[in-house]
Amino acid sequence: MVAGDADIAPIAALMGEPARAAVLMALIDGRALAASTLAAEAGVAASTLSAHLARLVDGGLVSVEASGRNRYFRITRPEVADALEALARLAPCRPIRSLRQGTHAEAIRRARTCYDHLAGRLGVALLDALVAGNVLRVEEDPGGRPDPVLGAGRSQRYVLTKTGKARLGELGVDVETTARRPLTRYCLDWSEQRPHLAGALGNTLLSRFVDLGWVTRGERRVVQVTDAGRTGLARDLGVAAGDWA
Amino acid sequence: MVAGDADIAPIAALMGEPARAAVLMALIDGRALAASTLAAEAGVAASTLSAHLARLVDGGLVSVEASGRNRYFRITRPEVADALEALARLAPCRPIRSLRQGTHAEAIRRARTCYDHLAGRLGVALLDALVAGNVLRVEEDPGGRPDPVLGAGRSQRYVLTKTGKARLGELGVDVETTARRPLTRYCLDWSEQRPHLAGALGNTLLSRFVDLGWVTRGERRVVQVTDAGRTGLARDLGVAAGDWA
DNA sequence: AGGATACTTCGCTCAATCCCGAAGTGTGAC
DNA sequence: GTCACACTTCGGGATTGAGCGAAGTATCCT
Repeated sequence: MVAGDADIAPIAALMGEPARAAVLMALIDGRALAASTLAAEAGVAASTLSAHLARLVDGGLVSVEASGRNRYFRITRPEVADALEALARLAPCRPIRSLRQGTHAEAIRRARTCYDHLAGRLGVALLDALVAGNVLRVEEDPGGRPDPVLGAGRSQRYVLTKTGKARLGELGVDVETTARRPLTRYCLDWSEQRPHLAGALGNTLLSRFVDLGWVTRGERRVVQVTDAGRTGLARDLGVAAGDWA
Repeated sequence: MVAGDADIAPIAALMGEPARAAVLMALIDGRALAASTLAAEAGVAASTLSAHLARLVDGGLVSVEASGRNRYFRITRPEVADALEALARLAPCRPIRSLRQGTHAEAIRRARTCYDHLAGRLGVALLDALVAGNVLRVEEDPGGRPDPVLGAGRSQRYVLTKTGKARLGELGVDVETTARRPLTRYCLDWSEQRPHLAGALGNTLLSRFVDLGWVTRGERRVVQVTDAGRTGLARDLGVAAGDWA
């Protein structure tokens, strides 16, 4: 390899180990997670993961923040998430080894949670419906630099419209509650390769849907849409019929 | 890790071995290179590289084309180059071990090819000049989802203007020739961290510059700007003076 | 045909590192 | 103070795979 060329091997090697890859993918949405959570996610012993995390930190991909007896790890900068996304776009989805995994793989593509909001075909259809129904307006962000936290708020912005605020109010969604997080943000859906709604509003909507009994959260991030949800989503939010329920 | 998540580990592992990374970086400009060339590039025995290449092909990152007793390898699709660039943006540049490497490192930052178009300070200056000279117009792309091809065509678009078409025509660049690829596309420059022009137009311009004797392609992706190129680029395209020649 | 070249396959060695459990360190809870 | 908990460090076992050269196959040249 040519000197002066960027040396991608060490970085790629960090991402190329299953446990570390699992950690990074778990952190890709910008959350800070504790070591023990990550160990469970990666399916390895705490001691093993500790070594992996040390290497990720050493490699500059992940940073630590100590809080009491916990240590919270997060991805250091958006370029890391970019690279992970670029790899994910390249990666085949993991092979299906059992019928159960097969139905799970299908289910998770249909509707799942991503961090604290909806994703999969349902998540994408929801965002489409909110835009089509003038609840959200798409704006280009002239500042255009990749945004640090929460996945992929790139140079596009979704803004809640006045009518949108009213419509959501009718649905019992109080838009004012949240202050610290950006209200709207999008997140590139790995299975659909299209954006879905993230941010505080994505979170609030998911909670509200659960409260309304429109969706129920299953195992491993899978989400089921109920009959009430099917009709409610179509009637109140105009979510187009599709293979998301 | 949850089944159904994209499994980036195997792909990243393919890129995470120094010899394979060297091969991929050598192929990142889209050329097809023979196995022996790549072995020299990577600095390993032919037999070793053969195994590496087999794995890259098996992993879908690289494709082979047999031609006589040679086998030519190339990167299968632009998404692979995308991922490599995303990793390169993350990677520290490798330490410089010799004067020769030092000058090369400088040269490659100054002007190089990336895939099939110009990059480095020259590539960035060129795109700036095309925009400043109203050859290309920047548009925000409302369709806004990240675009698969050639680097990072995010939600920004470069559109060829009418005057630009005329200007390029005077330069002997036939803009109509290309149909299958998007005409303009940008690619984030890993050394400059700013976009340079990719896409069919980027390719056509590079070819034309070579035909005009404005630039010559050196070894290892380095590009030299000739005296004619210096004056021509400034006069005909308004490329601002800078440390790119 | 005979030899050179390009590449792959095979057999082997050796180093890296992945993994775990046990023990150690520091913090929070009672 | 004492226990529980979160995490790291250490020691040792097992696996992986990167490396080379030699031999094998296919192609090109003369």
